[in-house]
Amino acid sequence: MAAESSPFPGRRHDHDACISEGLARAEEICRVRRERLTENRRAVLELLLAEHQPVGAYDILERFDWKGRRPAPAQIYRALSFLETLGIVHRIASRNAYVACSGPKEGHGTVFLVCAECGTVAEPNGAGVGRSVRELADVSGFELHTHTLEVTGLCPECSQGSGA
Amino acid sequence: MAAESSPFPGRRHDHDACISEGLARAEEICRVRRERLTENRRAVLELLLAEHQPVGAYDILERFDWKGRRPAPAQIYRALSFLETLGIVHRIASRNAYVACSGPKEGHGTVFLVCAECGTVAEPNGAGVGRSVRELADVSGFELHTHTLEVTGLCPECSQGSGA
DNA sequence: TCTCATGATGATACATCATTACGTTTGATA
DNA sequence: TATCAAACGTAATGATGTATCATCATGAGA
Repeated sequence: MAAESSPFPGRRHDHDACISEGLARAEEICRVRRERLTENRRAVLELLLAEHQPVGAYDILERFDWKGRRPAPAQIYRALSFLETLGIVHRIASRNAYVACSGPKEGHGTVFLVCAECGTVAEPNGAGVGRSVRELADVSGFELHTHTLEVTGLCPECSQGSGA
Repeated sequence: MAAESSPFPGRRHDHDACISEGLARAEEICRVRRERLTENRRAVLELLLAEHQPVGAYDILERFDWKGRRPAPAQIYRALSFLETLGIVHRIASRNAYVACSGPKEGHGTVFLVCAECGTVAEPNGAGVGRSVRELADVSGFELHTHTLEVTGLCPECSQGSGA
């Protein structure tokens, strides 16, 4: 099967590594850009890295047990938009939710495979799609800025369980 | 220039034709599916056809002057979701807004070119992109159901004005 | 024509998602 | 340490989307 090159994390991947790599990457980007990965921002990122699923802003809020306080929505949104500018968190528009991205890959931040069953999100290399989009824009006389592709279906794990 | 094959409507297209064709298409689909294009649904569709831009549900509400009444949000959303099932209205998730689609094309309902300047939305033939997406899903072991691609940039008219 | 099942409507309330405003705190640096 | 911009804390509000339920319209069949 094709799942060997699958961008999906799989049931028994090293999840702690996901988290610590994600944090390390965020720190590195902040260092380079002379930005601050404050406690808030770090906490939100950590929470998102602990999932491979899109999480709503208010879900983040609820799970947020930070020094016994619960921050206001604005706080979460501020952290989210900061992390988005860093390129390590993306908004999944079709779900009004946010994911921390899994790795610094090419064509990254533009294609999301969202499992309708378990909600897991993968960010495959979108280079091929990117080419098609550029061609399409070209033919249409459209000056391309950005694009986001959200694909719905079943991830390898879930499609095994149900149909195939 | 490439604008001849552009899916964008252009300034002086026959807009009345857009509207009447859209309505006729809706009626035909309803006839086939034994559904009813009620006054409400028709009115919402007509309002959307009168634009080539995504319109928010609450904007529709405000522009809605129907027998001197103003319907409740639910009414608009009901009409919208009905029209979505018909496949003649699509939600632009990145804008929380809705467009009536311009024509019954192949690969339709999956690719939207959204002009950041004037807001005009075009639905180009997404066959090429569709192929890339299928390939990508295949390689990823992902069982593809649906996909929506929202591309942001400048339409031919606006990119002439600004840069090119 | 009557009755019944189904689906659409009208209206109120509520749930969810996101931003604005403003005063205070914090951290970098001159 | 004086200063300034960025980030925070908090409250309020705006924007988007659903749930519920009584009522009304439509079409099928007795």
